Amino acid sequence: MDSESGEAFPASIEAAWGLRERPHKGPKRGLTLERIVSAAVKVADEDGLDAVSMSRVGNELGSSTMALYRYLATKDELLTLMLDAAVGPPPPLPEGLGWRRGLESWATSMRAAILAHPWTVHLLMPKGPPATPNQLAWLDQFLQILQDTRLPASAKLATQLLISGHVWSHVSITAAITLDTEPGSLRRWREYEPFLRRVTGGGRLPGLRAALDEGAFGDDAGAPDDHFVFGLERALDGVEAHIRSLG
Amino acid sequence: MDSESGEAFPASIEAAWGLRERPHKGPKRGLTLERIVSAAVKVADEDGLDAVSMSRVGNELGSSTMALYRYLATKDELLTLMLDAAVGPPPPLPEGLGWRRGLESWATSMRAAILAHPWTVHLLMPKGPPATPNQLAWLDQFLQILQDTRLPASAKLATQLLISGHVWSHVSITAAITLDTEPGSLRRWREYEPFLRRVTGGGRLPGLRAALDEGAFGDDAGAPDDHFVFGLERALDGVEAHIRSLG
DNA sequence: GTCTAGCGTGTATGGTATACGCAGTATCGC
DNA sequence: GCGATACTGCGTATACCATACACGCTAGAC
Repeated sequence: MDSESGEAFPASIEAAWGLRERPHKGPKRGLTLERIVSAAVKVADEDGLDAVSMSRVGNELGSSTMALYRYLATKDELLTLMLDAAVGPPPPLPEGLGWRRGLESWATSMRAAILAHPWTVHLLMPKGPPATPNQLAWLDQFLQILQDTRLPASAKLATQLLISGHVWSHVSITAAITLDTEPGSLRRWREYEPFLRRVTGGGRLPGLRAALDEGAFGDDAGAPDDHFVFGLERALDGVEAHIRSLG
Repeated sequence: MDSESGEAFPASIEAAWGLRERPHKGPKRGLTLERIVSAAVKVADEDGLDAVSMSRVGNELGSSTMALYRYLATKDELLTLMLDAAVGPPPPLPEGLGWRRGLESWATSMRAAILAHPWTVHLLMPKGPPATPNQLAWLDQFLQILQDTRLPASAKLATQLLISGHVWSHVSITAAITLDTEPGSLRRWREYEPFLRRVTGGGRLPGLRAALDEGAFGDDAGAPDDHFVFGLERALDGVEAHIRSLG
């Protein structure tokens, strides 16, 4: 009665919320969504995201490939739930931090949660509205942190967009540098600076060349974490000024 | 002599810079990297990124699948060059804008360039350091815009991280809403608000619930562009305050 | 004129997601 | 108790995919 024809959100996501009533007939189910997802996470942790195939996950569970499709409609659903499980819920916030330190903590925790399973970086591109329990829990915590400010809700969401975008930027680059286990990837970063010198020769790309000459790409350039903190603080400065302007 | 054993960067990228000396022997080449890439872009524009297969691109050019491998070592290289070609170079900046309006313009142009080919969103995850001509041209323009400020080069780079992360956030969500042509995706957004009401029932996720009750997810919520502008302005406010503090 | 590097192509390999049908099982309505 | 039935896990089959490799040919180098 409630929904017209089909479900708007996949059954596997409803199941992740525990909203699915038990089916009553037929044989007992031999697997659990949770077991499937954590097996897939284990595979990704051990052998990378590319190693996660339906048959590999099935084997890992002592089941067949096709058994998984009794729990998931597509592989995409599995990936969505893997991201949700790997990132996990946000750690509880210390009390009385104030919104600014709260958001700092939120962003730092999110960065850490993602980098704890570097393959999650490749799943951050949203395929639809955020709908899984942990993803929404992170969003919820962000909004709670801003609750006592005078920011309207849409500004809170826009702020979340800004901060999470920055986190994404940072983890993407970090993952590209450190996660990449392909041969030659380290060499690529080592030879990056000379490469840039080459392509900025003859007056091309003067802005980039100036940064190079200032040593911004050298070995003694700041750690990527410094870039993360810098951007985060500037963003929060801007938000703070705006909040103040609201009285 | 210059490089020890192999090239750190793929030959196709060197070719994109026009740095490749012509090979002299053998039959004339029937194709061009440029022709291959633009054929692939055409396929992606018409039928989506999933339709871009080596055989499809080969067919599109009247060639065989394997001919492409004389120009590209892997499909990944093709995707990298597709992104570079689709985004294109940054539009020339109006003179005398000042850094703040310059960065606003930069971010807005970048957003527009990405959304002009929505499939590029799925290629924004960096696979290594940015090395293609147009990507570096965007970075260069960003750095040029900040050239007259007292910001040290590493802060300029960190600022670029912040702004481009925000652009990514925004285009990702925009693409997830509008680009998604799968059946049921529109319904999914339509039913998103009721879905959130359901999972925030019983006191769960109170921050999110409050935002819901404030109408932040309703049909009359601000356009996503408003969120983009809000975040961008806050970020620039923070950068501006920091620049001022440098004297 | 011969040599050979580089070209385009056809075929083969090992992988992928997933549609479909089958045989068995456990609960429901009676 | 006893079908009927809905659901289970699984084996097979399909249609892709990227790409390794070997072949015959072409055209510049010597």
